[in-house]
Amino acid sequence: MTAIEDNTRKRLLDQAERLFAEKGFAGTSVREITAAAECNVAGVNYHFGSKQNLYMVVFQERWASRAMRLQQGFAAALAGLQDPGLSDVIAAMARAFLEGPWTDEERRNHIQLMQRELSDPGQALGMIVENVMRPYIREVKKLIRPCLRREVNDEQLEIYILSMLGVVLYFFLARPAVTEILHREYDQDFKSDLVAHITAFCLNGIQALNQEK
Amino acid sequence: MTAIEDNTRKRLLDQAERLFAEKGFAGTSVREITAAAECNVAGVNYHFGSKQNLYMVVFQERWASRAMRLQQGFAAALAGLQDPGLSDVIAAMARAFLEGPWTDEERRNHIQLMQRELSDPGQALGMIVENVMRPYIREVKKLIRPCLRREVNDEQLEIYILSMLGVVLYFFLARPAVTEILHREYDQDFKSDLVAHITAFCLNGIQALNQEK
DNA sequence: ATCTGTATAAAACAATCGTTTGAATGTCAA
DNA sequence: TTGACATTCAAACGATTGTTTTATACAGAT
Repeated sequence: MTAIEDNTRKRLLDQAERLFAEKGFAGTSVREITAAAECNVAGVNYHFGSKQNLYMVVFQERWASRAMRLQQGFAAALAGLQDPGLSDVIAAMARAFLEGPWTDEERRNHIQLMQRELSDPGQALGMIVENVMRPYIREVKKLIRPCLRREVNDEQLEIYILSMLGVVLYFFLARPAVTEILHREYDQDFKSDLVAHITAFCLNGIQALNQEK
Repeated sequence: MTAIEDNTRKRLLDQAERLFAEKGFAGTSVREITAAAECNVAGVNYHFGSKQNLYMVVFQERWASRAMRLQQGFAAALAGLQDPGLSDVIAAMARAFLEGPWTDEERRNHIQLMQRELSDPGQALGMIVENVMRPYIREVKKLIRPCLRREVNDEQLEIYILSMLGVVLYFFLARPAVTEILHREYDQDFKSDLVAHITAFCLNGIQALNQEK
């Protein structure tokens, strides 16, 4: 296979990513993927060895690189400011997830893939935690540490960062339910409302760290 | 079948609930359920008609009643106070989920079942939203409305309640990842830390509603 | 033109899926 | 004891699962 012309492999990755995100690993059949990619059933095993390995390649070649882009977007949003405050960091967090330069589908796929692996740990969880989440948390920690009392310890801070992440991810995860409860689609309007809400909620939330307990 | 003696049906429900929660609908096979319940494969179809229907019965007979108990626990915690403040309501919310009179496994099953239905809508989502989430949100709304500025509209308030729910549920959903990141098991110690954290975080978070935008 | 290696396709593989069948149970009433 | 009913069982159903095999098509090099 040369880089450009082998588009069967690419189509398989495209459709596998979409279907794994939408329906999970167990909920997606190889024939469903190959039908969507318009190629033969054997394609999966020829190009990826097995369904399980295709799943891993989706994370390695697609998910990981997007996670890196996301983190870069987050860092870039803060690069201009020489002394970013809490609200800057949190707004950048929310925007990186909700307003990055991606299509809506790309965003959903990304978060749902992560989501599924977080709750049903498979082979990819280790990579997600060690290569993406931990470095990300470390960076956020470094950024907001100067805004907090010195008494705040690392674990407290980490739990708060996980909570903020939780709020963001949850509005993706529970999207069908949220839509039905609020009677609002996830259009541009609602998403900017969400960014504003999440920023306000988390910004106030994390201030709890600056109050004595 | 009479109420008491028919324990094949009960065992099937027990194991189905556990396995559906742990591995999802697609990830669980009928033979896995019947093996765990120590009965014949035909038991599922005899007692419940189909695998799909067994899934629904799990929600109707198990999940729904537990959701009701959870809501009662929440209401009971506030019944004593004649004028509950924001912190009372939020603490009661967190405790109802994290410290109810359930086993740890029961709690996990409950939240994971809900979780899966929220992100992969099946036939049970409608019931969850209409019979449980919407009434619950309505009640919380009524409770904390007196603590807020009059300008706050219903939708704003609903989004905030969803966010608080999100934080609570997320610490269950991402439990494997949280454990690995923080190096802490979900023991009694950690759970009371979590209740304290969630209460503080959400309490401060919702105060954003009382600030002018 | 022939050889070589890669990529796709059709067909079949054994295994497992959810479900159904029909016989073997046990129970209680007549 | 007989008959009726509910429950459980072993066995098999056809369909679908992930994977493998075999054959075909096509590229570039010799």
